[in-house]
Amino acid sequence: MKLDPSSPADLSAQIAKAIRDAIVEGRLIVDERLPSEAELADQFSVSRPTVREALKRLAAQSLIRTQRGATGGAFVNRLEYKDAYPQQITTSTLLLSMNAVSFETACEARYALERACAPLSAARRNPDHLATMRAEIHRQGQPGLSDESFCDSDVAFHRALVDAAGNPVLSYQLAGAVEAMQPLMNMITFTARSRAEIIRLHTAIADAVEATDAPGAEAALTELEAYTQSLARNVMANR
Amino acid sequence: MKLDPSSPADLSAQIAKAIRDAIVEGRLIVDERLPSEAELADQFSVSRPTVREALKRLAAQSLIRTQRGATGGAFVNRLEYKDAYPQQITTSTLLLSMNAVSFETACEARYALERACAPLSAARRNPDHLATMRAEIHRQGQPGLSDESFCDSDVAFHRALVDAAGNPVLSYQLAGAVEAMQPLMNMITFTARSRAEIIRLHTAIADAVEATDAPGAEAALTELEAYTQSLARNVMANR
DNA sequence: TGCATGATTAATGTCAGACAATTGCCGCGC
DNA sequence: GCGCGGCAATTGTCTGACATTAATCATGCA
Repeated sequence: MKLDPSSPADLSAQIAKAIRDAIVEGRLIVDERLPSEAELADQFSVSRPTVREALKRLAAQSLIRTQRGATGGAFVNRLEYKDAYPQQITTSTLLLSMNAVSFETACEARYALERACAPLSAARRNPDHLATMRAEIHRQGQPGLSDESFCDSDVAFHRALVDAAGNPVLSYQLAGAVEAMQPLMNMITFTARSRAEIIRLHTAIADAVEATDAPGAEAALTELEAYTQSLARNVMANR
Repeated sequence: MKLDPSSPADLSAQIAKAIRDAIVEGRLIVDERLPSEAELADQFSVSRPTVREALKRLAAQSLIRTQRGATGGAFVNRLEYKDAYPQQITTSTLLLSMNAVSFETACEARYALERACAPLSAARRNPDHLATMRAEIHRQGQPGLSDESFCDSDVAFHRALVDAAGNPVLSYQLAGAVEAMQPLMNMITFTARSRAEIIRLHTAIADAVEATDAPGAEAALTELEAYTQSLARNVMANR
């Protein structure tokens, strides 16, 4: 692993890239221990703080973990879904909020992805998923529920739907889309009178999934998307 | 923004989290300049190297950018798709390679997502997208094409299909799925005799999209998925 | 002998201070 | 009025030191 002295990039960025490439290409394997900070500093001919900045960059991406103590050091981290989720959600949230992505575009993407899961969910859903979906629908129908809790429940319902597909890759991808849209969704669900209709459509989705009726689930999702989009248009128009 | 002295986490991680939260919650807006490293060190009552480690963490996520010089400093970065793509691809690649995600699971997720784009692509494709798809199909048919180039062309074809949906959020999500699967796909496309069939199915997809035939495009994608899965099973069986 | 306990050691975490490099700005001189 | 050089602010890097953590090993006592 070498650095390019003529590169305009920071040394710490170059070092981070070198190590990251080694991980991605498999030259460093999971749980392997990197050389100590002092040794890395020697190898790259830089000071220890520079090496540390590089390691922090990698830690921010969950590519390594560090451990103090005698047998400590930096280890190549097994990147798991639970580590990648928060990153994915933060990134998706900022992409939406900073790039003036219209509600329409975000909503369209979200429901397109969710419809992609529906046939798999209908085929593979197990009692746990169905129970979660029914429980969230019931929660959504309770009178005193705050708007915030309603939104949380909405997210939980859709996550259960996605998880029912039994494909962790899909769950990971959808988590970003669904959770990142939450702030945007809040905006429109404050029109509380929409709850009954949303609950009706959630019930239709759950019924279809329970009946392993893939087209029915897709149709209900399409209807929910159309309803959501119409609500959003109303909110926009009333400004 | 305060720190928790009793927290077991590193100071630099806590500082990074505090600033990251401020950005996500909108308390720091795009292009706003953060205080200088010395000022941040004062505010958080830590040393400058510690502040720098925190800033590097944020820089690794493209949340801030830094500039040297008199009017320099750290600025809240507008997170754009082009910055988020590489992260997304690296993360997806490692998630697949480190978690023993089966080819079947990854392939299923990928084609489910791609089918989600198909109706939109069929509705909105413009001549540029069609031209790109046709050009890549033509390239795939050339006799001397290396396996690597064939795979590149394959990715380009599918990206054009996804981009034709005209939804940047979908394009972003799919980029990770498609590009991360590339190494896995390579494994099976080395059975070169599969090219004719793949080209046939690509042509079917392009025809359907050109004819704004959404069900046709979905059907062709389903067929392509089935064919890909069968190839993978053969490769596995021959070991 | 066996076990608890403290010393050792190796590593990361944090600090202080310094210097180098970069870049915008201001004032000076022409 | 304009160019140019110095100034100041800021990040980038280095050095050296000390604090903290945790495994290991030696020691001493039961």
